[in-house]
Amino acid sequence: MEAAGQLIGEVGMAGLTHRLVAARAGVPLGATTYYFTSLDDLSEAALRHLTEETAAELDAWAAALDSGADLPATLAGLMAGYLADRGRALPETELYVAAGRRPELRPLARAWGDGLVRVLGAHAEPAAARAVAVFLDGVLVHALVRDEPIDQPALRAALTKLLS
Amino acid sequence: MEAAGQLIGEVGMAGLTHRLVAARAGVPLGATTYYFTSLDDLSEAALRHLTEETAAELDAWAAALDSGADLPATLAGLMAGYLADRGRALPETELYVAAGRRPELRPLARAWGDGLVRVLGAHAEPAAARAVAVFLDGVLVHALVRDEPIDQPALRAALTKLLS
DNA sequence: CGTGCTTCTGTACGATTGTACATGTACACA
DNA sequence: TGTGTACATGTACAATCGTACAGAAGCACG
Repeated sequence: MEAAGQLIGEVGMAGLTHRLVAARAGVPLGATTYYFTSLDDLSEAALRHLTEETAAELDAWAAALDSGADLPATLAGLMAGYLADRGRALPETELYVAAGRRPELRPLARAWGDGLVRVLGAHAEPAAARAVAVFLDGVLVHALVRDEPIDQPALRAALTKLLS
Repeated sequence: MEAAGQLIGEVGMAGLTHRLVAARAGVPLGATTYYFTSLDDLSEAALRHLTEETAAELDAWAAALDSGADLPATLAGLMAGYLADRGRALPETELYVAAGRRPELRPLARAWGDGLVRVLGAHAEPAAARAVAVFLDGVLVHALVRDEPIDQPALRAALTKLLS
């Protein structure tokens, strides 16, 4: 699962093969087909693994946001930190398109946004929290396509408006 | 190009093959390899074709927005109309992830957002226009993963804040 | 009516894929 | 120690892929 998760980031969901995963994990080819019925099973498990990692990160976000500091600024900083590593945005977006075509993946794809809305629930109206989550998804795909993500002041300004 | 564009929406960039495109277009297999050096060439041409279609739609948006009616409401209505057809969001997002991995596709992926910022330039500050474009990208991927897109009033409310 | 040339198409090939499965191995229990 | 059961692996196979390419077909021009 870990190997598959790494590889989804590197070669994408499309490039994921049993052999590639087996080689990365250092196990024989038979192992990947023994533990996972099909390649879809394998990719789903890998995506679930990635989702659990981001869920753990969400706890860190919650802690930072609950610290009481300026909400938009904190959020902008957290998001900038998240995007600092280009490799993060790619698998997340890959999950979105995969979920668009495979309904069984949708709960996974919703996890991040729903989790963020829950965390923000303590500090903002539900509608505003949802708008922020949606906006940050936009920031994610925006960063995918540009050399530089949105600058932090602009991020903070937009978040301030959405949370007002 | 048209056939390939359709197929990207149906089977995704990953499922695109020479044979599939040829069958859909009603041409022999050799034709796709004759006119396009490689499969990457073919997919790029198809994505460029799709981008040109959305560029044409952007003109309609510009007309609606220039009509002087309530900006956030008009924008929310246009976006809701765009998302009414589920098949539209998928290829667009597929382009985003493809561009994330293939830099030569990035100009294509930026076209929609940049175009929207240009159109909004007449009615809003540049920073606000950019924030709106980013937010609407978020709305796009959000719709990909839910059965129902964001409801129009919420959309209008968020856009109002971003444009204030 | 040739004839040279561009346009087009059917077929073939090597490579890679997902998956099945027979075989081997470890290990718990009697 | 013997043995059965669950675990693990190497190999094989059919299918599908991108691409190359020989040759057919159309066509302008002398």
